[in-house]
Amino acid sequence: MPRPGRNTYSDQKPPYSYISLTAMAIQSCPEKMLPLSEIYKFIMDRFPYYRENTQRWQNSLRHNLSFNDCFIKIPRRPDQPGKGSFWALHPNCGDMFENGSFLRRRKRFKVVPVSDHLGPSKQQSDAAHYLQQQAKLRLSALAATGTHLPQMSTYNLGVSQSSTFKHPFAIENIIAREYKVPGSLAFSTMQSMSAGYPLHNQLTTAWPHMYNSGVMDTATPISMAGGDYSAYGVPLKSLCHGGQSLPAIPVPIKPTPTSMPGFSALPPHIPAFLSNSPQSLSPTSPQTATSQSSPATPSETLTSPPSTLQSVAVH
DNA sequence: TGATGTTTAGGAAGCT
DNA sequence: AGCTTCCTAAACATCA
Repeated sequence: MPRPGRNTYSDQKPPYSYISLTAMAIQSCPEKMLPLSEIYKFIMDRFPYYRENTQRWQNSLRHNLSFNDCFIKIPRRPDQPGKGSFWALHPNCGDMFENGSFLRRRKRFKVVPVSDHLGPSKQQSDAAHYLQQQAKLRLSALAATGTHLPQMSTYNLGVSQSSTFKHPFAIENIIAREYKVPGSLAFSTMQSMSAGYPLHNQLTTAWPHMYNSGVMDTATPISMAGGDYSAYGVPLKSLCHGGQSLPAIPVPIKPTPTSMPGFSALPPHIPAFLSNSPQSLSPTSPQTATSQSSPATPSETLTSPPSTLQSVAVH
């Protein structure tokens, strides 16, 4: 294992699992969801080690995406042509890593079949309602902040702002660098992300359907009634049923003082996590550890996931 | 046809 | 020893 430090992982294999690497990639983007190809790019950009033997590790990565319930597949909208789906982290998988460290998972994240818990219809409606609520909150915050859209991904839900410990391997320390999303979505995150606010126009560029379809019309309250799409322009059905049902119960392998079922120790914000150069990856870099102070954002007022939005960790 | 996604299987390593 | 996590390989299906 390489000694932590700058440029540590230039050509050596990073100490992160594929699950961690994938989670990093997904977390690094404002939308918190990436197509497979972008996940590939992210990893190859950050870790030169993975620029070789692509077939091998990419196969493993795809395996992890499909196999692990902590990743959810989000179909593209019909007006979003492209190959493959988007991949996101399960809303309740934030507590998956110990102390937010990507070095080791605290527990395996497993989704419980809905029938094991409550009635499927009840759970589905709760999940859909939950997503709708989050969408409304996003829009409310957007309207309140003008050009900024708060980064209120569900990963942050329920995370105590008082959780100040930032593990050296936590996401914000690992990915603390400027990350230029391949394509049009290059952004300066020291400004937008450090405060938890991806720029609005950046999102409109990347996700025009969210704003142009009326679903994410910033001027009007979101109306999901009769619509099948969530705030991400994602069919709610795809999130609430099928092989990737949202309801799941995160259960820590070991009870931890800071972990509550369904609530994560994942850093509440991923502030300056896009501020470094790709080659300066340093798991122990303290550079972002002190940049966590951000003003109270609407994200802090987010409601907790409904009790039925639960996940389970298989011990 | 290649990329993407799913599933199964086996083995290494670490932990209890 | 048993369990869990992780890695790797491979076969197969689906889709743009």
